[in-house]
Amino acid sequence: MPKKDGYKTREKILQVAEDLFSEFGFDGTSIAKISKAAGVNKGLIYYHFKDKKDIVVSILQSIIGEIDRKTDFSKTEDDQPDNPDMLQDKIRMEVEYCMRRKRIITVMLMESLKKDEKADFLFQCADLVMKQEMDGIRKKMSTGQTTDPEWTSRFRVHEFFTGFMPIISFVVLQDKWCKYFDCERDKALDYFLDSFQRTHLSSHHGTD
Amino acid sequence: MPKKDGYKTREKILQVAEDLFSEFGFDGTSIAKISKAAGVNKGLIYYHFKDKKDIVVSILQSIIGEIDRKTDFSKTEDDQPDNPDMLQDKIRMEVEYCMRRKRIITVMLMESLKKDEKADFLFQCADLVMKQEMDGIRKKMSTGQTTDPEWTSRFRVHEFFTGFMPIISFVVLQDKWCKYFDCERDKALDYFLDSFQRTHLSSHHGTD
Amino acid sequence: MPKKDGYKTREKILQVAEDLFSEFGFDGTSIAKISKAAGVNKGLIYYHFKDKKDIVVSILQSIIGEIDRKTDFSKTEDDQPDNPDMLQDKIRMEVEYCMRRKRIITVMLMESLKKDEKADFLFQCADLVMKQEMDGIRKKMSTGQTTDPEWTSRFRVHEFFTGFMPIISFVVLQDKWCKYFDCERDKALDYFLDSFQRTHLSSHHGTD
Amino acid sequence: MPKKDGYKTREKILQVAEDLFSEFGFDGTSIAKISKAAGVNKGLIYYHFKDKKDIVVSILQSIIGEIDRKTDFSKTEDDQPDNPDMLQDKIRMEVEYCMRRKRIITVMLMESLKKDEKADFLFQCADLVMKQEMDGIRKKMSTGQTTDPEWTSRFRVHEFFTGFMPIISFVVLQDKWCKYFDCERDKALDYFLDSFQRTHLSSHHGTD
DNA sequence: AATGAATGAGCCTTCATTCAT
DNA sequence: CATGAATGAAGGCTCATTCAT
Repeated sequence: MPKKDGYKTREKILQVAEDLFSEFGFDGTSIAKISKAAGVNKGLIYYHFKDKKDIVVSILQSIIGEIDRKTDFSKTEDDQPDNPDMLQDKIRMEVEYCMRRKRIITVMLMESLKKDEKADFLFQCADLVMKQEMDGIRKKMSTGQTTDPEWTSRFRVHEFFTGFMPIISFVVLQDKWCKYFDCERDKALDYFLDSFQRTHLSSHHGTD
Repeated sequence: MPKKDGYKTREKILQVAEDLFSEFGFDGTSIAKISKAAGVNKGLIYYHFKDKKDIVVSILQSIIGEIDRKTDFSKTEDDQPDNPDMLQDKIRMEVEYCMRRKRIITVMLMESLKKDEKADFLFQCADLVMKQEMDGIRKKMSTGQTTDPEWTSRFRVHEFFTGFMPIISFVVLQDKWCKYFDCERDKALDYFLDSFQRTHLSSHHGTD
Repeated sequence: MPKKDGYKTREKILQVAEDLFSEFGFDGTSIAKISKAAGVNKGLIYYHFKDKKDIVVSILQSIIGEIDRKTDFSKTEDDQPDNPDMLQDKIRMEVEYCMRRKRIITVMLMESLKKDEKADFLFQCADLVMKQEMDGIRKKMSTGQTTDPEWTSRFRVHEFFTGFMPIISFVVLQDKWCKYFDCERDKALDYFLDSFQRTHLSSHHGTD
Repeated sequence: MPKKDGYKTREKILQVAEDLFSEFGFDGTSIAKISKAAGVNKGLIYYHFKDKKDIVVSILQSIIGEIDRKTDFSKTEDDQPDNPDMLQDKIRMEVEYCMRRKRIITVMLMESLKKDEKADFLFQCADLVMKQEMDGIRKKMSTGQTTDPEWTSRFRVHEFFTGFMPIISFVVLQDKWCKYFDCERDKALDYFLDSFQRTHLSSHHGTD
């Protein structure tokens, strides 16, 4: 199938690479595997990407960009949910978004665990999300407290490890969890949202 | 090089492999690297282990055994903490234990993210811990509720995703987190324990 | 990128290729490297040249042509130097010419060392030069000696290995020589010309 | 053919690599070619050598060592030839030695032409030979002249470009030369030795 | 219990070359 | 003339694994 679009080829490669990386990890996925799955010539991959790492970086940058656009957009609106019901709806939507981007998030988490990785995409991602959260809070509180570096640091730890990571973990492990503990996917989601509500979200009322 | 006793060699290999796996991942760590770092002959590794996977399984099984012994021991005691202070102390000790076993936990999490892994050590591990928790609760509540499969399922989701995973995440990512967000290790730990108290632990009061 | 005239493109490619071949050798220089350095599209190179070998052949043929024209020209004149001073001046000019064409000569020598090369440009080149020399001698000697095949053979060996090759070697290795033995370029040239005078040139007096 | 000597394997690899490098050049010789010609597994080459360059360096170092031993040995003796006949015999022997090591010398010359090469084996080699020559001269002259840096520099240029290089060139190009100019090998050698005598060697009488 | 040598498959990457546009 | 996309072979090198000693 010669002389195709070029842009489409690149997209196809990224798409199957995302799949394979999330299944087998970066090191566990060979260029040969990718080229075969994408139905393109192995050498062609090096026409579109500098090297193997360039592929994973392209993938991860794309979600950074996506989140950046999403959070930027929200900032302009004033739709910070006030009551618990709206908050829970918002969380459900965010979890659902993450589930749609599950594969890429898996890659992101996998890579963030390695020591030598320069690309801290997981943290970059979380940083964007947390900045948006902080903006929302600042609008409501209007005290100087939110500019205190210690408060910021404390807030970040709180959001990341008891908010962000539980969601990431759930999205990434849900399938395997349900298989291992013999639980239906939908129920697991409901239970998780309920737990998240009772833990992370309820803690926000104290913070606000 | 002289005829040492094989037990020490085996231990040395496991210890070195744990380090390397946690740094570079399973696929990113070669037998040659391990043999060099352990100062033993490459062929000798195959005397002590069936294959490469056998090494990582041995490593992960060792922590399963360790946790099994720990939780078994606790079961005999009746030291389930009743008041918040005792509970927080208990958590701090558990986090500190996890930090000591950080490297092996990293390996465990890394491997659990892959799709094709048969050995779900992360879940096995969590299962042991959660069983102990459930035993403690059953002793106090003595209602039939705790044998209800739905309650069990709900409890598991709650414990795993809002209790177990935040701790695992913190332990595994702390160093990189502190570097990225420019935060001192000790402070991050204090903030985390505080957040964990206000989220997961406080939710238990409702459950009890 | 706009429609330039193809002649300039061709020249640019040859010029850049000459540089790269002389630095990294034929095998060490890729078409991609050449196209990048020349600022032209990789495919375009195949519009101007049949294949990679065609490039090097074009380069080497150009110097053959150049020397052919030079020696042809000299033949018409009767300026064969008679006295040592004029001879040395002539040699200095020839060495200086070779130094200007240093890069292409390097390529020529490199390729001539390989066994499988069909195109022996080095010998073609030497042949042209030696023919001119022989013509000059024949004019002066006017004996039948110079048509004797053994005399010709002996003459060729003499000219090539103690005349031609020292000059080629000097031109091609001068830079690296000066670096390794910590010697100034100008002095090295003077010493070489002096040596050449005392060896190869002085031998001619006996021959004449 | 498993479980051989190890040392013998290494030697076999070096030997066929020397052949192939001298025929096709370093870049023109693939590891696959070497492994096939040596009858050993491709991967095994990397057990014995760090990388491809390590092979060529090993080859070239071996001749450096050889020459070092040869020249060291001669130093102790006082066999510097005094009369022309002895001198010519000595040269003939040296040329014959070079012809036996022709292949390795071809590799050496090929590599010395590249720009980026760190390994100046050709110069190292020449340096050893020239030091011996200088020692011989010093013994005879016993004047301070030989310690003058300019004299040394001049001597080096002379020896290298009108003595060393003609021999190297002859040895390396003899076969191709004879083919191109239709000349018998033996005659070419005789002619060359005669020319060398009349050029480089006769110049030494003036120097002494 | 331990070693060094050997294997073959597979790795990432680059190559010269082609061709539709 | 000129380009970008595509191909298939080959490049150097590392891998997990085996086995005679």
